[in-house]
Amino acid sequence: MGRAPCCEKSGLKKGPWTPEEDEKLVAYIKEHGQGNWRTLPKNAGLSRCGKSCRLRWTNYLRPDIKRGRFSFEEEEAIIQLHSILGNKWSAIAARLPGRTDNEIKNYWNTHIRKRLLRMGIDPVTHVPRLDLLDLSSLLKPAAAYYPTQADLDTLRALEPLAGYPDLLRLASTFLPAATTGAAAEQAQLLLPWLLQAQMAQQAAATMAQQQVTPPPPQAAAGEQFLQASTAACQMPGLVHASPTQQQLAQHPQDHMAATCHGAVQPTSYDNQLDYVPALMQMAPSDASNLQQWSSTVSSSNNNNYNVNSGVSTPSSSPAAAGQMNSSSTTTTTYGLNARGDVVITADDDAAGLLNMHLSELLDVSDYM
DNA sequence: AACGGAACCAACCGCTGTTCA
DNA sequence: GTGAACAGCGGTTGGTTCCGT
Repeated sequence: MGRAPCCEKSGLKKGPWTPEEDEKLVAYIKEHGQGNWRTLPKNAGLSRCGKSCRLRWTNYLRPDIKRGRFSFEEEEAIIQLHSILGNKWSAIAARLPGRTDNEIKNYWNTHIRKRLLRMGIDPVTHVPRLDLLDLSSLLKPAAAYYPTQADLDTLRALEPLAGYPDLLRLASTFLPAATTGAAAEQAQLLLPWLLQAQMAQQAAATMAQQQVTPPPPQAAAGEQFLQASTAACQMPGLVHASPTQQQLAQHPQDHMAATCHGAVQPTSYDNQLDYVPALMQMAPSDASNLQQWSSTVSSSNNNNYNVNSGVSTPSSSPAAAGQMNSSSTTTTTYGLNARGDVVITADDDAAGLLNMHLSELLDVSDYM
């Protein structure tokens, strides 16, 4: 025998709450405290379902709710926490005093998500995506209005990549930080390398298909996320503890969110150029630790390549999980070894064919 | 001023894990 | 042990407001 029904399903009021109803609910909870939502509506004289009362209280009437516009620090924390936790709105809300999960969810969907898309950043994976972004926005903002000859050269150099969306994404992780001086020159050097890598990967994928080998076992998406997050957090030079993060770090369960700050998000998002990938923020002295980082390029059967940069990917995101698990033919890792060399590794039967050390082409330390 | 589309957000829906009779 | 209700959560809806034409 189970419990008695909580309430009659019919005859209960739905829709927006009136001030009178709010008053009744607040008065009752002030006197009796919250809890036992089943009997609360009847005792408080409300023609509402207990669930509706609970939602109204927790999302709107609770005295500790902070209303009004989100501050910059709150917005920053939301983006960062979302990059770690995914759509775990309650978990995010627990780290933002006075904000409800519903409010954060609404704010994400109506403000932050759209802005990230405008910036060319996938709001699910937090990875820069050039298919969401105009090529011209890779350049520094002023270039969009007054392009220099170098800017135009960069655009021309990018043109051959137009048919390779994932290489464009990879390029986007390098180019924004390399707008001046030697770094810009090195970025130009990167472009032919990207094309070379693309062709080599296609050749390896073709060979792998001809050998008709089963796809390599894939780690669970959550496991991959934890590994990626851990690796990101272990990278020196990535810790960027703003006051918000220091507050978060007071709670052990927030350790990852706090220490990963620099690896995941910079402090400002008004400009996509501020969204510098973790790699760009590293000091040259950290090069010895680079073996812990890699960018993964996974190829699917239809040759639609996916690039995950060094930023962490939420495990709870179905899209992200799908992206990880959809790889079937060849998984190629774009990484950096202990010397700071760019290394491409295909972890299937063709792996041996595709280990390229690129220190001759590109001095990666200039980007760190 | 009127209209239509976009943006916003409170509230609901449906699912899942937990609690309890 | 069982099953129904509870509590909590994320996704979605629909009413309202804003804004451009």
